[in-house]
Amino acid sequence: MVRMTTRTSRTGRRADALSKERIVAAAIEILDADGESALTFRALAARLATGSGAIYWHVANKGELLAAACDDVVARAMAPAGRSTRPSDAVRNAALGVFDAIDAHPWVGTQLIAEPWQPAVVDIFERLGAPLEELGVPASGQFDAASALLSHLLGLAGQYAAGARLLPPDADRSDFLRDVAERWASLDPEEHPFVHRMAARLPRHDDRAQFLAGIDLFLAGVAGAADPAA
Amino acid sequence: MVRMTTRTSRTGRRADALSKERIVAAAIEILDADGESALTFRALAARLATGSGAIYWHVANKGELLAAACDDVVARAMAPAGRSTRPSDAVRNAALGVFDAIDAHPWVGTQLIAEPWQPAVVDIFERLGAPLEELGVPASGQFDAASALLSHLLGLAGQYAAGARLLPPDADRSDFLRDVAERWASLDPEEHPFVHRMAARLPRHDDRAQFLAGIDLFLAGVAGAADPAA
DNA sequence: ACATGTCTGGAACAAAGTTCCAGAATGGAT
DNA sequence: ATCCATTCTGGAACTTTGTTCCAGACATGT
Repeated sequence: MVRMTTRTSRTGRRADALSKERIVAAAIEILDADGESALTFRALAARLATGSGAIYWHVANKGELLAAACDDVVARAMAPAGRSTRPSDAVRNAALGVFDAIDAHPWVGTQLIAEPWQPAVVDIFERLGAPLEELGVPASGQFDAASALLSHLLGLAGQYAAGARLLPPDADRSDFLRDVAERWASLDPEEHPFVHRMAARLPRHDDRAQFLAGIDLFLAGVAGAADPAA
Repeated sequence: MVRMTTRTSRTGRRADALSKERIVAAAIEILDADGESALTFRALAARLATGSGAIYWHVANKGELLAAACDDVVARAMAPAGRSTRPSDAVRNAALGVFDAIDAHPWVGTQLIAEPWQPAVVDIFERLGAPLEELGVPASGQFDAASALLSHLLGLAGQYAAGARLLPPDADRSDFLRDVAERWASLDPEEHPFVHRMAARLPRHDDRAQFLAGIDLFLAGVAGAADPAA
């Protein structure tokens, strides 16, 4: 009787045996410590004290590895969400949960937008969309509203990841903001009046608060569409 | 007297001379015809009948090349926007202009989110934010509102680009949507009630209309914040 | 013991970005 | 007209990375 399954996690194997879980965990450590560009199969093999071929026995390719790492982080971020709150808070909590996860692991942002059909994104979509019913959004508008929320979230995720890619290790974020503000301020006020004006506000802005403000704008719009007479 | 500048575009040079413009134009052709993965310096050199070294004399690296190509497309997309319309229509027009550009050139989406500090994004930010003043959004909220609009746009851009990366050449988009709908429908209705419900709506949805609906949700929220008493 | 299927480690390959450099092309100075 | 410095070109070569291949170690059932 031949066991054809690949994933047999049999009982007695040496303790330091490779497994998809251990590989994903090591990948997350590398990504968090040294950024996206540091995750190579060679670095991973070195950290696991093995060869790249051994890794490929457990993981099909780099995309699958990244997706698994991303799922892992997102699943953890989604877990602690009480169902007891108001629906608008449910949306806020879900969004902030993902925001905080991306803040802690910027590479998740890259992965989320790189492959929007992966399970993690579907989960996020669910969490953002489910409360809309209770908010009184008509069925016909729920898809549009949830998609807009998701796009907002993914867009921010992408920008965050891009920022992390630019700033080598961690670096002082306020220095970076000051640089951008200077560049904005030096733009021609005739051609870019708005950006020129916003330059003054950039240095003391709070990413998280700004993100939440965006969510609230959405929710305000949704509420208006839900009961235009109220 | 030595001319130190690099960019002297002198008058008499042979007609088929390389230039950043010609290189960018060729890059756009390749990107549009065969997708992001087809743009390599070797392919570019082959199309321009030269070597990769010659290209590097005009362009610092691949990032700069992509940014230039992206700027080119975005600049064209922004051009035809009358200032005569209502401010809310100005926002819609700017957003739809970028949407249509991304629809025609999905690789622009990748580039926009990959480097959100590039000029093209600043331009978009300007066009999205400038009308907010006329909409009566208080100065303190304009930054938040414009950022939210930008994130929404970039998020959608990323998803569009991801879709184009997945579907090899052009392929029938409705086939793809049907596949995704099936996968959504096969999810556990207990765990993913919302996504499960949305599966039915997915096949006959319109990307552009959905994007515009998102913008309108935002504008509705912005209007509410602008004059909560009206 | 032996055979079979599972798993490992590292060599080897292919593709892509980038660097290097020898030399052609060009325009000004003598 | 000749020479020279500079600009520009073409392609070879280097480096890194994802991926494939494969020889063999390990464990298990007969």
